[in-house]
Amino acid sequence: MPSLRDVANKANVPILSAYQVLSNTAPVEPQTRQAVIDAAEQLNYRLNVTIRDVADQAHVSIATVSYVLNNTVPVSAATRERVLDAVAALGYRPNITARNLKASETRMIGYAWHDVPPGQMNTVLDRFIYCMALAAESYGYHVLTFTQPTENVVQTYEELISINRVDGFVISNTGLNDERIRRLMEMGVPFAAFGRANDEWDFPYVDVDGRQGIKTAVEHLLAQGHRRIGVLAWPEGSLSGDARLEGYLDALETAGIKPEPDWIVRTQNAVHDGWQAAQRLMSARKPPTAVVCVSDMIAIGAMGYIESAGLRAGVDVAITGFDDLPLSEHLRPPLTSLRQPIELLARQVIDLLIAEIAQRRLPEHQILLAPTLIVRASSSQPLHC
Amino acid sequence: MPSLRDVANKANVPILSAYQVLSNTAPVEPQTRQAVIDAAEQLNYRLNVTIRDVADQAHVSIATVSYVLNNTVPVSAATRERVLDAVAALGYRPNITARNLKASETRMIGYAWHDVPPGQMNTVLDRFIYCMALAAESYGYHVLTFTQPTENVVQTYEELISINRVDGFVISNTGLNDERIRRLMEMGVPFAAFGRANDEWDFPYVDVDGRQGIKTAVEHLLAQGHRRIGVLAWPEGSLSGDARLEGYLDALETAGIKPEPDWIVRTQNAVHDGWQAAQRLMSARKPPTAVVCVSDMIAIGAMGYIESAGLRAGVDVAITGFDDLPLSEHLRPPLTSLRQPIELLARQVIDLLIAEIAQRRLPEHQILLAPTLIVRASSSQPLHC
DNA sequence: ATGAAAGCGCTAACAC
DNA sequence: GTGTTAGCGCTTTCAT
Repeated sequence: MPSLRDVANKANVPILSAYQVLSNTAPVEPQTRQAVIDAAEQLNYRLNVTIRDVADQAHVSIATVSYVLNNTVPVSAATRERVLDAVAALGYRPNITARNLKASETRMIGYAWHDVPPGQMNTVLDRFIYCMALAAESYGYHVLTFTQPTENVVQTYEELISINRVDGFVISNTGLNDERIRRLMEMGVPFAAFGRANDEWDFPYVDVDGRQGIKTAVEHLLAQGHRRIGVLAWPEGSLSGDARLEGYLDALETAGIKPEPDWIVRTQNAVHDGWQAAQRLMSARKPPTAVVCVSDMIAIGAMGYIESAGLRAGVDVAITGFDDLPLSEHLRPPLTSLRQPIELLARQVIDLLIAEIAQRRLPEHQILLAPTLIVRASSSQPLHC
Repeated sequence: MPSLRDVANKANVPILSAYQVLSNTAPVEPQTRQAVIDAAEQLNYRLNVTIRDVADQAHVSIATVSYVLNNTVPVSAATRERVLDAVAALGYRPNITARNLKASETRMIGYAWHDVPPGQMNTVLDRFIYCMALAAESYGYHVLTFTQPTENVVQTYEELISINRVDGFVISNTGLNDERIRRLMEMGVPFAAFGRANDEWDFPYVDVDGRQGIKTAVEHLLAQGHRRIGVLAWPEGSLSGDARLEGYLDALETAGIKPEPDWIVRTQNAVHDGWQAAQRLMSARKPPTAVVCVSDMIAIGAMGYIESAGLRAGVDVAITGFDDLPLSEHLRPPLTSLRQPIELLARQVIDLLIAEIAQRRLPEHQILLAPTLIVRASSSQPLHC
């Protein structure tokens, strides 16, 4: 493979001129220009400045260029300047692939992009990825998003590691005995999770304190005078779902209230599920005056049912959600919800992962962040009797 | 850096045994096991099977291993089998970084993850990325998602190319004279766009035919007997927005209807914008009986206003959206909308890009796909007078 | 049919 | 302080 110098030699012009012609960064005399273009043509050269070109241009060895760029060995001021000038003049950027091969790293973080089930939305994860990419970039890493099939999940992770595509993973949508976590721990592959798993496993994670969040929501409702408070929860068995339900039970117990069995209704996460669940809930023996929902999607459905039943959401029945979807504040009535500190979560999960990759686990590697209760009209009116 | 063979030699065991101990893939006698672990410890070796290990195990040269794996040179059946056995036994996967360095490619596709403005959602792009990653993987490529700052946009793209992080880009959210497109064309960097730009530029893109889509929606409303049809459109100057508005004008003109000036209201894309825009629209001199919206978000807001004004969406006023958000079918009434063929768009944009990277532009490199009208209760009732 | 060896672009030990 | 050189793990001529 020819280098810039070869082209310059063939055209019998300075390296710099060759670069300027090929990169179109500065005007060059037509004659020189043509010579360079011809030479490049004949050599089949496509502009690609390497450390060798910089060394030639600065009249130093490639090692010296490396020293200057990485600040790894003292270099005399004069040489340093010549090198930096050459770097600037040639627009040189070190080839990451070569650097990575040398260092046996990739500076890539894998993140599995789940197939979004129809009927659900991913607004939270959306923003999470953006913030994660931002945080990663501040460390010189990039995020590789790959697709995770429904079966043979771990195999995809193993593959990505064994071909050296990534240095580690961020995983989300964790389950209690998440096989990915088990396997990655076993293989010693660096990772950090958004979400908890089996309590007996020691691995780095960040998570939203759903229990605390729902507890706060219930306390808010109690403060409005509500005593009959129902909950629309997810089916048993999901970590975050169970934690949220615990928050509900916790708050009521603290308040000395024993919830009726039919105040707790389990449901899926789509809007129409929330609708039906609310219908069941409101036909309880002692219908609740307030409904805590484990997601905004469910809350939207519940509000729909409430209104359709001739009741006024926010007046006759208070409602709260979880996630604070962008549209939630624009609903009628605007929905009280719990906002997750996504930016912070993303930042922290990357911090944890970078530490793992560097083989120095942070002392605080299990981070729980409380969501913020955003009170809106769907719940802010004191209970009227 | 020590190799697996070094460890095996030091422990005085076969290479295979060393691998089995280190990878934990098969039980090994305790004594051997300990010897290997000690050797690895002393050499500070972390399991990493290379082509050299496979060659040693199969008693061939590394070249032969490469021949077999890439099917690039005929190899005798016996040798071939020995190599494949060794590959299987050692769980060997070629190191992508090395392969890429050699080939001067990265097999990475860059995709800029836009900062999602608060109050907006990205459900369409969500699924787009997923499908894009899937298509890319089928070609042996991966998607690198990076963040695109609001200023110095092109610089981010230039950087990624010049450090050899990616082989090309998929760009979305294109503008009329999109600077990224201009610059990438100028630099000869492979890319494909989701969205059109300046008609005078010749570059590969896929796009949704928004004009055709809205036209279909209007024709549907006309078929229900509507004659006073309003439109909630985006502010002037966005390519897709203008195309959608054209579809509206087009359909009405074809039907011989001249729209009143106050039937056309411009608005942003959040739910509450739609609400306010609908308010303005319905206070037109001759209020429309049907409203075409350029997005579901706007349509949701519009439905909210309609209902709050004591009218029944789908009965007194027909509404259609665009995007077919997952929640749209669960609204009351379920929202008629235009569904974009996201899977297909993603697949095609990757096809286009892969061709660009291979330097062979496809003959059909400007692809327009029509969205599908999903008719639901928000518009399916014939106009009553 | 197989192997030796050059080299992709870089870093870092080792010489001087 | 600077240059020479040996790899990182792979593909691919070019011999044999």
